[in-house]
Amino acid sequence: MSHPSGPEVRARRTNDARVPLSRVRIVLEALRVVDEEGLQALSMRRLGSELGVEAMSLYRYVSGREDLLEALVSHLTDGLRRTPQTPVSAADGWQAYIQWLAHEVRDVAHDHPQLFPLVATRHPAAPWLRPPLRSLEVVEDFLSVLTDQGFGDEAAAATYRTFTSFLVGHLLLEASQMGAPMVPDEPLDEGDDRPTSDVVLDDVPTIRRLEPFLSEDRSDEEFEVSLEELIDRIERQLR
Amino acid sequence: MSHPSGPEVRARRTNDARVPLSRVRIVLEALRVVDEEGLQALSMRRLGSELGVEAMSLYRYVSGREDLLEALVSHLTDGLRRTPQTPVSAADGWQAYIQWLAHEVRDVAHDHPQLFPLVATRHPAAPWLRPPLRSLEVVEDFLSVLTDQGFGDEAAAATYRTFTSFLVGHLLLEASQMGAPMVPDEPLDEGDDRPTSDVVLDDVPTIRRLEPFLSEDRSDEEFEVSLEELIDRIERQLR
DNA sequence: ACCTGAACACCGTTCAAGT
DNA sequence: ACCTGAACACCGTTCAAGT
Repeated sequence: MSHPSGPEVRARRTNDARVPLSRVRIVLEALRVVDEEGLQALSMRRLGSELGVEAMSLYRYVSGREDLLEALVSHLTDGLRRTPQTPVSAADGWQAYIQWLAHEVRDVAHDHPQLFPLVATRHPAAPWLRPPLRSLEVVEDFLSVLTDQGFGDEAAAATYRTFTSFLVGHLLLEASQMGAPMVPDEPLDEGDDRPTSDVVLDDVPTIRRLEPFLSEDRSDEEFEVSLEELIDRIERQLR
Repeated sequence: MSHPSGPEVRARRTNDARVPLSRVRIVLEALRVVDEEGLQALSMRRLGSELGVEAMSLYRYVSGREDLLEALVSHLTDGLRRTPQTPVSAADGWQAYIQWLAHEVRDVAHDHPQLFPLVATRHPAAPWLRPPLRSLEVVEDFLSVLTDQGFGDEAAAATYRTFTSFLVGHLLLEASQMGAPMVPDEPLDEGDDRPTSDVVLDDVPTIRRLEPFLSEDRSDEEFEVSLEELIDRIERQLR
């Protein structure tokens, strides 16, 4: 054995003075905890113990919990930009670019539903940009693709608004339905399913009758149809 | 003087054995705190002190923080139903009903942006209902208005999905922009506006040039146009 | 019946101190 | 340079005890 064994029971993990702490190591571990157990499970103390370190050590690399969340969001949106920057040939037009970007962002929302609401947060450097996409580079790409394809400045800005309203709104909804409490207080698992309020399904006959239809998950179709619809709307406005 | 004066400095407020605690009094006070200072300001201890009582007293009326939030959501959605139930004459058709309901729910979102995300939470009695509106009575009304106006069961369910996806998505977005952190960790006031990341506005010339257009708030128009667009879509699908 | 004190197991964050 | 112990001011929740 190459290392002396410590006491049988240990906290959670010990650093063993192996890999030194770093901002990226902290971000990656935090991302893992949030994706697996939700935002509310991410505490400085828990994250420290997960990294084999006391919570106070984290403050060397991150100025606080808020800064940590900021770093998580940047990590996600940086990933967006690392994918090919001209994913579609110019000949495909802005429609193809919008389709590509919409699905790219949707993938992020689906991979990290707990974190996605933070992407809808205003950017510190451009708080007037609404709705925010939390990555200025992505927004810059969007706007320059449009203006390169002949959009006027005002039309490009209007299209940005229309597109991001649609996209962020839709994804916020999808994220909230993917078990993301959207607020930290919801219990993740409430196996206990007895109705708590006094209104039960007996008082709502139509809901009851339509249950088979209502319970179908159609979010994929809804997204695709709405996106096509949106592109049509933008095309109409151009003329 | 009718009451003996206590010590000069007191906690925050004292009950003075006046109005007894009750569920509604707790809900109303909690609503006030959340609307004024955000969800993160609502703690059992804070709420207790606001009511002149120790936090533990609240547990007589509310089973915990989770139950309290549940009560807040019910309070909001009950308000929806207390407005006239047939706000538009049947002759106006489902289009008028949808317009009315959309604006009704939007008012709730605007009055309580901090709480609105909880409305997008699945209903305990009908977790399969997606997207949720958090009031089964409102959903029942919606579906019966549609079926009364000649929609088939499947078409009514599809329209429910399309409509609530649009509505909740849009309002989740608007609420997140109304200073609702959408997650409890955002600071409410960051007067400190120096850019934190290394990317500044210099690297994004198009954003910079379009700033005057991009910073316009067009959420009202965006909402109205999208809603009309949606109604058109539903009409088309009916044929 | 209604409220509270004390306690437990958690938080984020600071700072002087250890290695 | 990097990590930690101890401390502070908070949490939610429980339960036996007070009135």
